[in-house]
Amino acid sequence: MNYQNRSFERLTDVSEILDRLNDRQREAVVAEPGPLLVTAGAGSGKTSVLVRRIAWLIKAFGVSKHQIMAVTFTNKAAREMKSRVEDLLGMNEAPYRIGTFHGLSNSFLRIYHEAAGLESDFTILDSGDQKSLISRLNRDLRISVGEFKPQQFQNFINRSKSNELRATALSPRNYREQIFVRVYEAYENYCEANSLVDFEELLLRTVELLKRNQLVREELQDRYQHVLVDEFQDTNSMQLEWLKLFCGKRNQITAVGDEDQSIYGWRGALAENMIQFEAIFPGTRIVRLEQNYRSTQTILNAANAVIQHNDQRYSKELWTERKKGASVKLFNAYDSGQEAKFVAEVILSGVSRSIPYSNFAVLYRTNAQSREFEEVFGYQQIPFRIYGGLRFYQRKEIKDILAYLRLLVEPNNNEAFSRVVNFPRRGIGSVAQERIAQYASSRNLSYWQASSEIVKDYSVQVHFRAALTNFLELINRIREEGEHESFGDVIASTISISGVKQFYKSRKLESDITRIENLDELENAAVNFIRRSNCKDSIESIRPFLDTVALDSDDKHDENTLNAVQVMTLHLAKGLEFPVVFLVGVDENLLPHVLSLKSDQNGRRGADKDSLAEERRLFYVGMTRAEQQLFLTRSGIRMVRGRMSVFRPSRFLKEIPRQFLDTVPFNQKIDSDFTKKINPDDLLGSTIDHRVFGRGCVTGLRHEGKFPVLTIDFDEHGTKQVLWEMNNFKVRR
DNA sequence: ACCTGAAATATTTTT
DNA sequence: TATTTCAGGT
Repeated sequence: MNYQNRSFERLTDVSEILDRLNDRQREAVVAEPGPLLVTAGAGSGKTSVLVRRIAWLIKAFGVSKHQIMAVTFTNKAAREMKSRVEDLLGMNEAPYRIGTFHGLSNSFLRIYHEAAGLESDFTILDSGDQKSLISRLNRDLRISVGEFKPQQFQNFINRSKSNELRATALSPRNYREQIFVRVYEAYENYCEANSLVDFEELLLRTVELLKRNQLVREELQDRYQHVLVDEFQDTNSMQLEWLKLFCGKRNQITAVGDEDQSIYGWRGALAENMIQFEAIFPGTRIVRLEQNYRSTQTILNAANAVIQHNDQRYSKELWTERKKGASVKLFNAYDSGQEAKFVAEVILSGVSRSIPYSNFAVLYRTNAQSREFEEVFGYQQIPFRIYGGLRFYQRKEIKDILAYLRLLVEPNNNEAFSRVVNFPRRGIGSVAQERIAQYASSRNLSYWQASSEIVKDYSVQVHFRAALTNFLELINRIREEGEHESFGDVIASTISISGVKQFYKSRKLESDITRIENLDELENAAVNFIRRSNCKDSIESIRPFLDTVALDSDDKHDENTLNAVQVMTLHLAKGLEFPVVFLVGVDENLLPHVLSLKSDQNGRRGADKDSLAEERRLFYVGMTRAEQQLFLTRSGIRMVRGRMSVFRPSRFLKEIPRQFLDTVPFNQKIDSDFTKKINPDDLLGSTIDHRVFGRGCVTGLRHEGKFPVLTIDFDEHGTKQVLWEMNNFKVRR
């Protein structure tokens, strides 16, 4: 147990882990194993700390990489953490168990499926699947859509599950609750019978497994002696339970989070978990990271002032060694069109000074606000990329192909069967499908098995039999051909043989062109999957592929290389940073949003004060995304649901002290510091950070035609000639 | 099976 | 205003 000595022995090897860390960060990285809470303000290098702590545990404390589990919320964060640990320690030295709550739960449930009461090949339902399943069950239960919407049931079920409540544990007190519990029960039974597991279920099953099965619990607690969590403020009660169960009595947990960036309270996240951490894990050491490496002091001052209006937080104040910077700018537009035009103008004026489009971000509260910006940017030919909206793997055409794939390996999967049996149309309509279902349930067969029998039954209509035979043969044919094909080709032939591609080609709609592109993209994704994973390049990889796809809806990866203005909601912006940020729609009733100002009708959460505080945090998150310049814009008039409405300035604006905020006069072109071009000629002799090669010193400069070329001595990559690409450089103090 | 028009609905969404 | 969903007619 004497870690100190071991660390001393190895210290020389490992000192680079602590390179370029400030005192607080270092304190967190080297803290003795035990409960550690790092309250990490925006831009304070929390990921660095987490990554280096993992490295430190391994190198200094001699912990095996197999004994470490690191948990994140997004696959993106998990991937980043993994690759950064690998950068630090070398390929294959990173812990294997770095993943999301859901991804890790899934892995454990596959391993311990029997103890968890699951089939080994259970299918993961995404939220879309879940919703359509509930709708279907409601139809069977004769629940009228007028009275209750599927969405309500979905919320109810997920909320119950995340409170660790099964349907049997609920006792309805009135008619309304009776209906809800009945649907929940039916849903659970159906999932159980068909080996379906939704997102919440992944976590709940894991929690139940660890609670009930001592053997498994001890085995896992023994294996993962060190647990690390990112974005701890976003954990809900079940996720906390999950963590506690893995930690066991050892309590060697490192949690990193920022209660000021808790913006998912409406989904059950409990920022209180941060506050209660000490009480839950006795002997907690708390380290506060307050030095910010992202924004100017002015932006931080403004943001600090705003967030100070919230209580229930560890008081912390971000500071930076960076320069003061330009004041925060406020633009009061007459209407939302003008608001968008202002943003476009500022961007264009920046671009004319060779600032790349990708340095700008437009952040808003609601997706509906994107429209104006799309229009103006389109008109002004400003390249932009909107994040959010329907995810790649949620699109109909993609889900259809995935269902075909599933049917290839699991013919008895009724979900997949129903989805594709009549798409594209093959004359097996609702009547025919009803008949299959009847036949199946009366004989306790799957739809596939039922169909195989119906086909041989000569008392059944010829048309029906022929259509069904065709379908069965189609699936068999894809499977047979797939036996000798590469995985990519399996996907390709599924797309073509199924007739899905032909279907979209035959129609001449605008949207069908994108659909076909998406299908092609799916082929690429399949090829990439084989390259990135260590799965076989054959039809056998369908299962792991479907699993990955269900849990990792990540869109195309290296979009950030694209030179376009980044447009997204405040929620999606968390964790990102941009040189110039436009936080738009800073109006009362929009930010804070109306619906957060009064308690909502479902009785979900009535605490106005809590939700107002969350809106404020949202505003704070937006502000702290900005590195150099922050613009706040608002508009007196905007269209809401087809009606013109008048808007007053957001109350949050008053919370920004005057000296940090300047109002941009109407119709006056802004001309501020941020648009100053970083001139390559001024860089000679200075230290820079390169996006790819890291730190280096500029030792030479020459011009090749239009392009400046810098000679740079990199710390880790030797001397290189590098083309001046503004995007790739940051100047160090 | 497919089309059509009325009706309902519109905050945020890591998995 | 824009989009989706559903009932009802053909």
